[in-house]
Amino acid sequence: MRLVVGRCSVDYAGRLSASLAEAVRLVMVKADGCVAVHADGGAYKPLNWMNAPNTLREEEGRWVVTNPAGETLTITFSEVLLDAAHDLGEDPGLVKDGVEAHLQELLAAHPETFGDGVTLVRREYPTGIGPVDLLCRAADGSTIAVEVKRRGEIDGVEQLTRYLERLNRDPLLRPVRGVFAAQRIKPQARTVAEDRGIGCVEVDYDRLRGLESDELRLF
Amino acid sequence: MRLVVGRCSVDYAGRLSASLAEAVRLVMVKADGCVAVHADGGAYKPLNWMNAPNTLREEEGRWVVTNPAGETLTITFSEVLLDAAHDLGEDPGLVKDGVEAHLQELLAAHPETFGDGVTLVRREYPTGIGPVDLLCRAADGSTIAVEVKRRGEIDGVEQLTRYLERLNRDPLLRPVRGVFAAQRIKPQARTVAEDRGIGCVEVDYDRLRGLESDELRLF
DNA sequence: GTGTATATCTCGGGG
DNA sequence: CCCCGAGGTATACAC
Repeated sequence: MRLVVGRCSVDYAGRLSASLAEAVRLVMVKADGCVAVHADGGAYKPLNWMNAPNTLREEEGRWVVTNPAGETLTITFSEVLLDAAHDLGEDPGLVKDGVEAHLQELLAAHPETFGDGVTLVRREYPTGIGPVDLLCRAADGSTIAVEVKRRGEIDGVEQLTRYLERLNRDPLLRPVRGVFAAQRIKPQARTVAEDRGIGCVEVDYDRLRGLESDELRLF
Repeated sequence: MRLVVGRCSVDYAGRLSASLAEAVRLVMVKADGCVAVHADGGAYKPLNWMNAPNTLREEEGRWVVTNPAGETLTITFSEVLLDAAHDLGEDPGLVKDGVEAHLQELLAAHPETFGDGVTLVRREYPTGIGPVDLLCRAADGSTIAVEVKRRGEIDGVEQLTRYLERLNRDPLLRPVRGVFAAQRIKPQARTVAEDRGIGCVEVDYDRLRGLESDELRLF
């Protein structure tokens, strides 16, 4: 990784045009060739950037970065305050816990969350326009389609609505009810869901995970 | 801006849990207090980060970053290879051209894109659940609601569908047809749109901009 | 503050 | 390779 701090102006021409007037900024060049221009604020997002793969041509006080799509980033330096290079090596990578996939996994293991006698048919059940997260069977033989989200917003309800419309065309599944499951469901999403007869379930992630580890302890 | 390159392990606890095993990384601390941990690859997104506002407590070989929501980022250093601070000052900021707002502007100036005799009623026409990008009048007196996107995906069709449902309740506007306009429309979005009787128009941004400058040249 | 829409979104998975 | 969906999305803007 190469770090350059300097006074520069920047121009990007590609999916859009964007330009930066002269100021002092950090230019970061990573080992994979990607380039990012950072100001001293504005969260982690750079002002301007070019993703790998691309080629960096370094002229006198001027860098021209080009990628295979023909986009270009031009950085013109009038002053360089720091120019340091370090070999960081491979990164072992991030380990995450608590994302939607894990929530789906826990709910698949505990379909009774959606009602007494509810059993799992399968996860990622294909509908023709994308897979529905969980397909379950209710005690009365009817089908339940579950959309799982970490945060329940209106998009998730729309997604489930599209799946339900498709699934209800299948005589072997019909009637299919919808359940929208999330750690937290926004009021607007709940209103739209209930308007459409879709059930809403707020899931306690930590409690579910607790159940899981309790069960593991039995073995 | 402070730049630290060093061997470190990192833990984040907040909306999820995420951890990084020990490796050499760049830690960037911006003037606004935000912290980002970068590996030597992977575009501009850091492996781990904390957005401003937050407080950084620096102990012996260990940084603890806390934000008002109670999330914490802990960085434990075993070795420091670089520790440099620079005052970058205020940034004049990015000037952009070619985003959705410009596309909307150009289409507002050229409603004939949507059919002969089509005229603009107004931009950002309020519907009660958000503004529709363009409201137009067709030659036959019927109304056209246009949703403009740079990239036409399914979310945009859903958005337009919600607007159309609202607009068609208004007897002064009814009947309202929908048109989905984008530089490029994804197949799935097109399928859903056409299912619902919504027209799809792919817009050539450069050609429209050309028309615009031709007209300016007449004056 | 919540809600809504945008983004050169980034990133990862599946066909 | 493109398409699609998720994200600790972040960010701006309206109500």
